[in-house]
Amino acid sequence: MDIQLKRGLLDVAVLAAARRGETYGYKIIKDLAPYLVLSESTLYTILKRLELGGMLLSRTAEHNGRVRKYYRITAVGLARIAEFKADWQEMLAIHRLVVSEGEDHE
Amino acid sequence: MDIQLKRGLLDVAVLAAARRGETYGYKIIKDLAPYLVLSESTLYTILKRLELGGMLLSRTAEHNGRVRKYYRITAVGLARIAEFKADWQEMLAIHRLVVSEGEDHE
DNA sequence: ATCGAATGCCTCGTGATATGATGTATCGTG
DNA sequence: CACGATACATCATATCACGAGGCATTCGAT
Repeated sequence: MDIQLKRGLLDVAVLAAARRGETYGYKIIKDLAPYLVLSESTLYTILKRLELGGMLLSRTAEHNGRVRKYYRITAVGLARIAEFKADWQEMLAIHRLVVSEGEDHE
Repeated sequence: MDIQLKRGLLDVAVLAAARRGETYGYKIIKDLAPYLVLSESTLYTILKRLELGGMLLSRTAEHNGRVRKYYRITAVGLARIAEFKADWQEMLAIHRLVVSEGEDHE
């Protein structure tokens, strides 16, 4: 999977994972694995960025002796997803342009 | 339009513009304008990268007193577009995940 | 004739970002 | 006890889009 292509989906995919209810980093990686591979360093960077942007709220708690950092999505985060949906329409237009075999000019 | 989202399409959109036949930088910007805005600095950076990657071939010629650098796509460039088409399928899967309103878990 | 917009190319610095390498610590299982 | 899984984090590096700036020519309007 092309890295550049992936970039635009990383943030929203993480937000989508958090939308289902409180979750945490390690679980997000496992949950998203079938859709896209993201390393721990990448994920934790993203989580920090999203929290800084007010899209996620975190809460640290202990679970079975290990520390977990739980995240939940905010209204801002949900708005970010909505924005993505709008942007996707533009993406589709560009996609059509790229995949058209060139029949358009003959 | 989200910058990160745009990133994955820039290269292939330029390649698609060159697929129709020989073209040049300034014209590509105009041609793509309805689909995506890209500044000159961005475009010329991309053209250089694509040529370096063997996806475009260039030829400099004079037209009406001004120098133009004509580009045409190579087999490698066409393969790059084909790769993009495959990647897009994965993109669609992630997109579905993100836009599903969360009905999936209730 | 003069002046600004359009045409056409380029480089450089900056900021954002994904990722591998690396580190720390606990728990469960063989 | 050893090793993999769980769970977090930081840092250095490489890639990249883009604004700012630069240079030169042509064309249209006043």
